[in-house]
Amino acid sequence: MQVSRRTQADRTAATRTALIAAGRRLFAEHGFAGVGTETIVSEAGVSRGALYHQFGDKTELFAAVLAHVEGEITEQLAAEMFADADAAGDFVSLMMRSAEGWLEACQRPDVQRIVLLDGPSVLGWVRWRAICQANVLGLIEGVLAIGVRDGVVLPLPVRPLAHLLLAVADEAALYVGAAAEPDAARRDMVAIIRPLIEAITRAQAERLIITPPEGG
Amino acid sequence: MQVSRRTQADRTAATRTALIAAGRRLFAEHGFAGVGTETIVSEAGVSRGALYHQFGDKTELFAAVLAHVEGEITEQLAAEMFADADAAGDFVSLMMRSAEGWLEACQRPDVQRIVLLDGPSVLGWVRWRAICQANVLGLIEGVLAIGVRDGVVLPLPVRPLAHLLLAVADEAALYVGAAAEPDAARRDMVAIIRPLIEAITRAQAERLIITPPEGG
DNA sequence: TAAGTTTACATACAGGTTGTATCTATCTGA
DNA sequence: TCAGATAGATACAACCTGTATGTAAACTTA
Repeated sequence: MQVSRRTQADRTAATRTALIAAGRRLFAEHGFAGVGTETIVSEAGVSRGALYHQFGDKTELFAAVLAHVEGEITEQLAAEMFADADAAGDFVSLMMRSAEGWLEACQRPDVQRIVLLDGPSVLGWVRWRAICQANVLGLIEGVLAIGVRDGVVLPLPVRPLAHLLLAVADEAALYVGAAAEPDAARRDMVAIIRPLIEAITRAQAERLIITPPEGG
Repeated sequence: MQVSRRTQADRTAATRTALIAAGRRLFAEHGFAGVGTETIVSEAGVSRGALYHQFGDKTELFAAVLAHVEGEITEQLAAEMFADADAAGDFVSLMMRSAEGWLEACQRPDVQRIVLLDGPSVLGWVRWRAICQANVLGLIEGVLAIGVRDGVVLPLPVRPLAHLLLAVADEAALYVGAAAEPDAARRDMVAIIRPLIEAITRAQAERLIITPPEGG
């Protein structure tokens, strides 16, 4: 057996990693349509041939970049969400924490541009949401499913519900990102998101039932 | 004074109208990036020179198309909303009617592709929402402002609130549009949107206060 | 280990696209 | 009627994507 300096898998991994990193930086800065493949491979230190060998075309590279970014955030978000104690206990807090985590993650320009702006247009809504489904959308749906099972959440179809909640968080992120006063915009958004989340839980109704308001 | 066959304003109007109509059809079918200016001007029956003279570049034509589509829907939506009687009376019904109207309008492929998918990517979020603000987003914000003034809606900042509600409707429209069973998906979405709208009104809380639940 | 096969990568090319520059035609106002 | 302004047409240059072809490296099998 002869000594190989680099295995094929290593070469592939190195090339893909470099291209995804370069694509992430450049797609984030100039948008998908605003950067050419020559620029990407140049920054990645490979040739255009390598890109087309590994990804087939520019769109597939973009999809890989998007999946990478989504995966990164989802991992981090899941860690934050389940860091301290009981999830099912305070459902609203859990959801608010995840919403605020997503909001914060989406302040990074690369996330906004790649995930929220170009994603749907470049990949089409179906494929875009499929990648989300495998990541943050799936995370939300899972939490909601548990909530419904435990009776904490109203018995609504969880997948559509997850879509709408994530859409709310996405818009909030873009709104805050474009706001002249991000901190104020963020507070406004959080103040609105809370009642929306409470609306799909039974906590509020129960609280009102258990504690009849003034002089009931 | 000599007899002019066509005035300059007429020529301009005819060219712009033809280009917007062709752009609308082609952008809807192939997406902004999927159609060349040559195809557009060919379908419009003008030359590329006319396009660049009237709109400056391809992006500006797209912006004009988007504004046109938005305006059309908004007009129609406003007519539907305020067709029968008192708006402030049943706020939730009004909002639900507008949401369902938007949902239906967004089932047309040109609306989905141009307004919801390509809009943000091509024009950027700020400009995209600015066009929405002059149309459907403004309509919603206006209704919400009246609701807050009259005490029907919780005292939340209306602009961010309008953004989040429209984002919900947008996602619902895309979800329904991509669903294998659109009717079922639509029912699911409507079933979720209702409690979300009720959440920002005082109707539910008041109802619970006024009518204590079973054996309170 | 040596030959053959597959995989990874590099280069050159063809087709198509955008935006501009230049030129012509039409309209407007004096 | 005529000069200026506006609308539109054509030609061109730069660019970009995807493919086809060629080369080097790694893997397989005998």
